This record gives sequence, structure tokens and C-alpha cells, in this order.
Amino acid sequence: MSELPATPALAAALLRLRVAVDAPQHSGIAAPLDYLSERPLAPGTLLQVPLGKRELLAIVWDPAQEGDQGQVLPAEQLRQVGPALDALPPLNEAWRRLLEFAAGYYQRSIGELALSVLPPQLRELDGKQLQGRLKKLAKLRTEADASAIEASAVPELSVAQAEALQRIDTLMQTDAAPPPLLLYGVTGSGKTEVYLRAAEHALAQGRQVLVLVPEINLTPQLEARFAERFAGRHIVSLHSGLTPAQRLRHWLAAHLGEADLVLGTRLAVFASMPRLGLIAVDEEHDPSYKQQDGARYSARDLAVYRARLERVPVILGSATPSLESWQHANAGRYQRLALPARIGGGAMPRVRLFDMNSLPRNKGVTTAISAPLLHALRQRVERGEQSLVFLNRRGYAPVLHCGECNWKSDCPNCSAWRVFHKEDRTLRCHHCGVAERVPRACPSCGNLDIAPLGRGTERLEEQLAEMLQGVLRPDGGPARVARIDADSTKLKGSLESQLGAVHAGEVDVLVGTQMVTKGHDFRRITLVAAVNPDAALFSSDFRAPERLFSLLMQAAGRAGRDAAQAAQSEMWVQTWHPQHALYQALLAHDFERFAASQLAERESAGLPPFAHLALLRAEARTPEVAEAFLKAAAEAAAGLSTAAQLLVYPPVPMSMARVANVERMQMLLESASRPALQALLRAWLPELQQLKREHRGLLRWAIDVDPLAI
DNA sequence: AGCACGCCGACT
DNA sequence: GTCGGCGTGCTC
Repeated sequence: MSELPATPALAAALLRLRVAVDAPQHSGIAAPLDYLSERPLAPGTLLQVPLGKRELLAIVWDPAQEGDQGQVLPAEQLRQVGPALDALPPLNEAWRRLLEFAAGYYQRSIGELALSVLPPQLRELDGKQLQGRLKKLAKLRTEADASAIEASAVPELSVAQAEALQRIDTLMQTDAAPPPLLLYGVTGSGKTEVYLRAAEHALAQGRQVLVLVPEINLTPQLEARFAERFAGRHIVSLHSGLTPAQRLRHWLAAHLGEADLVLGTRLAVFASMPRLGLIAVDEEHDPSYKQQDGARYSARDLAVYRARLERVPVILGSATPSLESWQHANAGRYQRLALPARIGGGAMPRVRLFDMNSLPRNKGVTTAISAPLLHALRQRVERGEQSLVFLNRRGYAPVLHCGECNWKSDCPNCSAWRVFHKEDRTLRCHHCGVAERVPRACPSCGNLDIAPLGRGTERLEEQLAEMLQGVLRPDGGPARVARIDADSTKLKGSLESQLGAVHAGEVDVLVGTQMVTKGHDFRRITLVAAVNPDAALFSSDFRAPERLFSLLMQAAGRAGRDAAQAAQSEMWVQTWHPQHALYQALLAHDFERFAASQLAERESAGLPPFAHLALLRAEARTPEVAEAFLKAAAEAAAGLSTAAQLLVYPPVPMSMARVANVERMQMLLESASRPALQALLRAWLPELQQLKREHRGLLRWAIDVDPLAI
């Protein structure tokens, strides 16, 4: 099957097919390849093809168009396709257009992207095995129908919710592509209810609904909420935490049109859904929607593109929208729907800024918890209420330090400190993973007196337990402090069990990283404290303030969701810069003011959303090699046609310049015109492939379109 | 990416 | 003599 056709006459008798194969970008195979087939195969059909010495899973792509460039090989030089998986319906036109756009926009080959978003297990199945899976799936389906349960009661809508829904309904009726909807409402204002109702309407019209969430952690609870409302409907999840068999099963259910609702993380934006009728992107501002390796796509942006392509409504929901989406709404390209109040009359917690400058400075060591905050924590424990202390840094201390010779626990492989983890007495690098037992004495001078510098959640938990010793709950028991972060939840199911303990009231003071600020609904928390958030104010990352504001708003949203307690709930922020505009806006819960000031800064600095960015990154054993490659790349770019509309900055080391002994440099490209930037990247890519060959010692290069950080 | 081919050092 | 080191280059 995979041999070359024996004669030119035979070759001429076969059909020519374009096939997208899974070849990585640096292979130089960007476009689909030509093969021969004895019978016609519809575009979107999965099949095996020979490539070199291998047999790969690939996808029949659309025939070449008139204007397509690239040389056409004579039929005698083409190989024949292998067996097709034609038990599976072909991936439809809309899906192919989505992939074609995404591959082009993020500068990857179609096949590479397409195969990376299909369930990995498809690669291992032949036609017969696939038929078996499909049969099993059909059987499961009939069993599920028999066990339908009663749907839960539907709550009444607030005026704002009803109005939002009315607008969505109108958009669902129209035939043209509706504008994206920006659903803007604080935590607890009932955004999820709007998704549920909009989904209900789409389902009633016989359509499928796609709901995206930023993190795997958030899928189970959202799934539970949808399952409760839509009993009897077929709901599946799609994320990388599924077993290969589950992922295939769920994907097939979506692709065959059997699943009514698909809930998932960013990769679910590529789910094949033949009856798609609505897309919702929850917490649309969340950075997790941007893929950080391989094809660096933004699932939120692709959701918007997909909705336009399929002429279905897309709802972007957030209490703190991304400045990109906010600006689109300002310009009238997105329709803004505001949910101004919390459901049930609950108020947002009162924000209090605690000025750290007012503390006596002569102690030399600053305390993590100021006396007034400690007092507030004490009071909550004594009243039987819960508190959340938020510190976005895990481990015991970020660095270990020798007071004698000034040694610090740097990582031998990275330009970063190794973090002191007291629990297992290790020094661990959070970037390359290298771990080592904590030395007894300074490795440099032998001094025994080495001390942790700064603090992470582990140390904060320890200090809080100490500070709250002797404080009693109303039932006479001692105060209980617990911690939730990436270290405490490494084991499967441990996040759920720890959250369960908090919900059950078995914890009085919860210490956590941003992990606990996302989505989890803690009914009894009346105090949220951010202990040391200032670092982001002075970060070189232009999006750091936006992220901090959203994180603090989200953390504040953890408090007072129970209306009975809302009146007395508070958010404390300990800061050295209480006058900073970010904190002043937070004080007033005023996202709009914050967004306006940030947008003004971005505009004057020529940053997104007023300019479009792309990064070229290079990795090598030495910074010189990486830099030389980038400089050559800049020269090549200058010679290309759209270069005039483009600004190419000099190469600089990445903020984490060395990871695992690899030196990393990057170069920023900026343009006011997205098409000009896109055109340049397209023309640049072949030149970069050539340059890679000329620059010995260059390990890898990559393009990041619309990077999150520069 | 795989998987060839290719051209130089220490082993049965 | 040849086993294998990983540099270089190709895959319709």
C-alpha cells in the first residue's frame, strides 16, 4: 500500500489527495502533502499514510485552491495512502477552517496542530478497534438514557440576568454572526446561571454547547452544576487529566453529536461538535487559556474566532475582563452585559489597606502578619468564622542565606534560587526540578548559622499556627490552620479532600496560593487577607498589574458569599504602597477605573491591545549563540516586505535567562497592524529554518504570537 | 520528531 | 575487522 505506484500509467489512474501529516514546524513541512488513493476520501477523514519510514495518523485535507503556491509533484513521485478510519465521520468543514486559521495564525503546520488536539489514543487504533469503541459507546448511550434523573429546581433570575439572557436570545435568533458578549459581573453575581440558561435555550434548539474553564480543578464542580440542571442530557468533559480511554470516549461523544454539553479546558476549544450552538468562556481573563508550549494558541481568542465562523453566540464571562476584551467592548466590537450586584443582596467584602510603613522599623525583621491583622484573625476564630490568608508563593522560604559569607541557595542549572521546603527538608528549584537535602552548614564557608530569607505558604502556615496558639473557637477547641497549594495537593484527590475539610468547617484559618482563589465557593469565609502582594506592582511584566488586580478581586470574592455574613466580611491587603492606583481602585471595587488607567498606560507605551506583539525565542548552551541567531533573524526580517510597518527590538535575555543549563534569549516584534505582523511571520518562517541550520549550537527556536509576558 | 546515512574511536 | 558515537538531512 505504501509503495510508489509501479508505473506512471497506474499513478495516473489514482486520485490525488492532500493530507495534513503530523510533522513538526521545524521539519519544514508546513502545508498538507500530496498522496495517491484508489478511492475518493472526503476531506476530514482520518487515515494512515507513509512518511519516510513511518506510518502516521493523518487527516485528508481540502483540495488545493487556485491561488495556492508551492510546487506540485508529479504523480509518479507520490506514495499511496494507507487504510482510512472511515468508521468515523469526517471532521467537518468548520473544524477544518478553525484548524487552518489557528495553524496559520500561530505559525504551526496544520497536521501538527490537528493531531495534537485529537485524542492521543486515536493514533493507536485501527479501523476495527475503532468500530468496537463506537459500538460500546452506542451501548453506553442507551443505558444512560434509561437512568435519567429529575432535574433540579431552576432559580429565579435577577433583572440584570434576565436582561442579559434576553440579549443572548435575540442574538441566537439572528442569522448573521453575532458579536461576542462580554458578561461582566463580580463573583457571586450569577454569571454561571446565565451560562446555564443560555445553554438551556441552545439545547432546546437541538444544538450542542461548549463551555471552557481555565483549570482542570474547576471542571468537576461546574460539571456537577450542569449535570444537576440538565439531568438526562449527555455531558462530557475534555481536559488533559482524563485517562486516554476517557478522553477518546468523551471526544467521540462530542464528535458524533451525542454529547449535548462539552465542558473543558483550553484544548476543548478544538472539540469537534457538529451541532455547535453556543460557546461560553468562563473567567475569560485567565492566563491559563494561553497554551505555553508547542502551538501557543489562546483558547479564548480561538473561541471568539470559532463562534464567528459557525455563526453562534460566544459569552466571555469575568469579574475582571482582560484588557483586550474590555477594549473590544469599549470600541463596540463586543457587546457588554453587566451583572452589577451579587445575587441575594450579598455585598462585596469591605477592602482595608494596611500600610506596612506604619509598623515600627527597628526590629530588622518584618513580620508576615501585622498586629491588627492578627487581631482580626483571632476574632474570626473566636466567633467560629473562617479566614483565608493568601500568599502567592509556595515553599517555606524562597531562598536560604548565609549571614557570614552571603551565600544564597542558587540553582546550579538555572538563574533562580532554590526554594527551601521544610516539610521534606529539601532545597528545590521550581524551574528545573533539581532537589537536594538542606545542608547543615553553609556550603561555601561552613558557617552553621544559615537562615531562610522571606516566606512562602509553608512558613506562613507554621507562623500562623504559632501566633494563634491558645486562641479558642466558640466550642472550646483550639484554632486550626491548614494550607492548600501545589505541594499540599500533589496526591490525586487531595485537593478535593482538603477543600472538603474547609467546607465541613474543620479549618479556621486557610493559607493558600492562587490555587484557592479560583472558583471555589467557601460559604463561611468572612476574612480574606493578602499578606505580601506588592511584588507585582514593580514587575517588568506589563501584564503583572492586571493579573494582580484580578487575583485580589477574585480572592475578595471568596469572602461573604453567604449573604447573612456578607455585611461583616472583609478583605485585608498588607502593602508598603497603599496609595498605589491599583490598590485605590481595589478599595472601591472599581474595575472600570483600574481598566481605564491601565488602558491609558498601554496606549501611551504602545502595548496590547493597542499594538500587536510576537516574540522570537532562541535557546542555546551559550547566550552568544542564541543572540547571534536572533540578530541574523532580525536582519532577515528587515529585508521582508512588511518590515516598514514593524518594530524589531534588540535581543534580550528572557526574564528567566537560564533554565536547566540552557541559555534563553528573546526578541520582540511589534506592529500596529495585525495583518502586517502576520504577513511578516509567514514570510519569515522559511528564513528562520534556514538560519537554524547555519547557526551551530542553537538548540531550539520558537515563535510566540500574542505572548502573555515579554 | 523519527529514522536514515555517514564517517571516526575502543572492543570481540 | 565492526559496534556505535551522535552530526546532518529528508520525509509527498
